[in-house]
Amino acid sequence: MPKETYIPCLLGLFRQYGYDGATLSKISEATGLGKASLYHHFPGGKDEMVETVLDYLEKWLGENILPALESEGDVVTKLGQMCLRLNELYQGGEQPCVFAILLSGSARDVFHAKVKALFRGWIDAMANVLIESGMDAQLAKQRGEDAAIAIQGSLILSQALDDTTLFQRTSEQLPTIICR
Amino acid sequence: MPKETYIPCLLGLFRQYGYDGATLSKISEATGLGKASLYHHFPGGKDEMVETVLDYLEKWLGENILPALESEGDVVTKLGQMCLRLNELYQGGEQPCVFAILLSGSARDVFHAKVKALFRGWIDAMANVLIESGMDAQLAKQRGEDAAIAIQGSLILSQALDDTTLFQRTSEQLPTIICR
DNA sequence: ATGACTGTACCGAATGAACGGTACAAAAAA
DNA sequence: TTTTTTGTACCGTTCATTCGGTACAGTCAT
Repeated sequence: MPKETYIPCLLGLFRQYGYDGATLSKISEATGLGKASLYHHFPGGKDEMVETVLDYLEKWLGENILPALESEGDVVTKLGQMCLRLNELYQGGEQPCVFAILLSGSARDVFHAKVKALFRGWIDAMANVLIESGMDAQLAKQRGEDAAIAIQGSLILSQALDDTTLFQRTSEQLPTIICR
Repeated sequence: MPKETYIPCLLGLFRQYGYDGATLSKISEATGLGKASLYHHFPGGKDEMVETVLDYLEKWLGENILPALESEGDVVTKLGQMCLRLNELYQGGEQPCVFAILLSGSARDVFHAKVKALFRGWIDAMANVLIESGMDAQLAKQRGEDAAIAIQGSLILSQALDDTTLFQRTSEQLPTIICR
């Protein structure tokens, strides 16, 4: 089996336990692979596993989020398409954001640059939609940031309060937040 | 020295490294106390340290955030007072929220209930301000949640993008978000 | 006032378990 | 046969935790 097979499993583990909490024992158990097999597929160890997951997500964002924002239609339609994809990514708000998770613990120093770039890419894409619709560039950038803030915040609170409707509602209100 | 002395230090460590990343070696080094001494003050180990920090923060919220929301003045003034306090708590957006940090890793199962209660208390307090100003109760609850979402999200993105102005700006826009 | 006792604060060294990671040979697939 | 994959047994390190014990300030009874 190619190592790509295990990406969803790894993603789930890093989301649930974080970098420090996702031990090789847990990874071995969850993937069904022995340690030797894990190191065969990922010679770089845990870091390479995270790297692989991040690369996969970068690709996924490029194939799902960005096209949604470039689809035909008005701003509200585009944002709606994006939220449909985000809803898959975060499983309706049940799963936390692995990028946010990787911002703390031993992972921070290693992956911060990549996480930062991914966030910037997403925000810029949202800002571009607003600019194309005639919004001032500086304001569009802020509104893109506000959208990301709303999504990330709603994920935190969905986790904290065990209530995915917070993520759902924020998704629906995103046009209101952005175009106010 | 009483164990309360070490709370700020412990808070800093758990914020920076998370529960799993904040090892006893790090805690020992940061507090200047030997591991054995740590167990003298906190017989329950790391869990008791986190518990102590959470208890301290619960008290701090009760003495700072809630009074700010009950101060005299209109809604905007009250929210402004609260944001002043939050600015201290999060050091202008430089520090992440320890409650959010504790939502992942091995800590989750142990502290989730307490974190949930703390978030609910904060949100309810904000909602009450809105209700007193005449807002419909159900809408007020949602707007309280939206405020918490905005604060938490802005902290995440301040961390991710190395830009505390996101937290600052969100703080200033909080009345706009809540009373829109 | 003095010596015996007590409680609090602290620490160095050690514990077993678990950590991330490796060596190597058997086995399975090509 | 050759290459890829895997299980087993291990490595040194670090983990949370505990043990045995010191230092010292207070509190006694004498």
